[in-house]
Amino acid sequence: MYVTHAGHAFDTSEFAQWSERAPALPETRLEAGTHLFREGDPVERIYKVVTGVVSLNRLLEDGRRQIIAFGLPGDLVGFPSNGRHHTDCEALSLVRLQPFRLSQIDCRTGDPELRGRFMEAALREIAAMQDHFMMLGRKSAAERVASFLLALEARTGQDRDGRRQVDLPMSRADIADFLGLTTETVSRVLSQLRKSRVIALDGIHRVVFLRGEALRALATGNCG
Amino acid sequence: MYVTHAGHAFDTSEFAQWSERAPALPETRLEAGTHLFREGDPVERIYKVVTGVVSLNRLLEDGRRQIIAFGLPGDLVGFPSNGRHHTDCEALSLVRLQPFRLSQIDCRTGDPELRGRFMEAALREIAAMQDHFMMLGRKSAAERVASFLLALEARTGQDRDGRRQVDLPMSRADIADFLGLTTETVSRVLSQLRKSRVIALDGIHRVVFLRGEALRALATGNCG
DNA sequence: CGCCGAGTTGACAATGATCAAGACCTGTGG
DNA sequence: CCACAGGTCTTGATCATTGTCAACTCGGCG
Repeated sequence: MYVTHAGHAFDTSEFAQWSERAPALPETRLEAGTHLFREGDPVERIYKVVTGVVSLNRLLEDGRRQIIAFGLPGDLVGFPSNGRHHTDCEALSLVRLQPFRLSQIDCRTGDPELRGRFMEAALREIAAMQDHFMMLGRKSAAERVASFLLALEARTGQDRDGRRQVDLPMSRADIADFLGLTTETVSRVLSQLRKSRVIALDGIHRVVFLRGEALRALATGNCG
Repeated sequence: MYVTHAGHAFDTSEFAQWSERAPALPETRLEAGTHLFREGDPVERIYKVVTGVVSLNRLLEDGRRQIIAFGLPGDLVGFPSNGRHHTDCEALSLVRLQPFRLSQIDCRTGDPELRGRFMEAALREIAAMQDHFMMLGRKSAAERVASFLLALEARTGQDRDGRRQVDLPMSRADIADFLGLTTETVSRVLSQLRKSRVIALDGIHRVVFLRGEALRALATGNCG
């Protein structure tokens, strides 16, 4: 998942059929905190997230971390480049994954339908990343957090008591490393949103949307 | 071009053969300042930059701009997503481009060799963008500018008088919008690098590398 | 009940943005 | 060829946002 511009969100349902066409590989399960692959590993499988959440990370030598993307159910992770993984992939919760053999999507040998879907997924990935650049390069802390909450809501939001709400399966540090901020700043923005009654926090890992339109205004800079 | 981590730079020479295999479409020429396509346009062609430089831009309603990437000779621009362009593409100089029909790379109908190369190009694009995230999210202004100069040098650097040098075909504002900074900050960092004899400026659009290792240290944060 | 890590909050510092002025190119027309 | 005009670039002063450091709270778990 990236923070994509409204209107560019893409339906991910088409991945649903993937498993029907492929000679099924057994589902992979991963405990929270364990790694699916690491930067530099040769790519043997790519994975569709079925349930749970993973993060794609890159590290600098001095410890600075950037989370490239969160892998939510429906997302494809493990795009190879020159046959290698280019990020670490870590489970943030118990995760179920549907693996695919690289040969199934190979440009020459693979199933034409499957590799068509793979190509489309790669192109959608590029478009989503392009949106995300705008956020990292040009948006304020408040805009980033608001945009993030809305992006998560669009993907995994639920209705409860007539209100939209969303689970934050990741830590504040993960959110910060995804948005290019610090945990303190993320925490402060969330507190401020809570104090101004835009959201409510139902425990640490659940956000209830009280005034979605205010959040949308904040996310796009039309706040004041 | 993105600011990619050293060791993840990819050879772009394989695009060189593209034009040999395809029933050639006539080369496209573009004046500096003109647009090749705009966000939302239906994608009819994708282009390989032959000479010159283009920028891929996204705009926010309030005028904030992010340059997603620079298209240097050898780069492919115009990756479609849902059949649409997802960025504006603007020529920064006189540009020559080799167009390809979408049908040539289509997953079903296209030339297998060509679509294989296209797939690889898309996957390399993803990997390069992942590197770039680290820069926008986690690097300081000086680190960004240093990394940018090195990335450009790796792609278009030349030797002269026993020194590496590189042309900056874009304005300071373009560099700023690419790195997520302001023109003032870019200018200040360049001035500081000049004062500390790490680089020399030969006119506004040419940088001479005096101490490449110092630049490399700066770019990776191993400076002090 | 108490411990420990995660999260929050506050005070302060620093990086980079903003605002403003001046220098420097570049192209144009005399 | 020179003078001028307009934009781009640089530099300085100041300000704002966000990072840093530290203390404290909360919540889950033994």
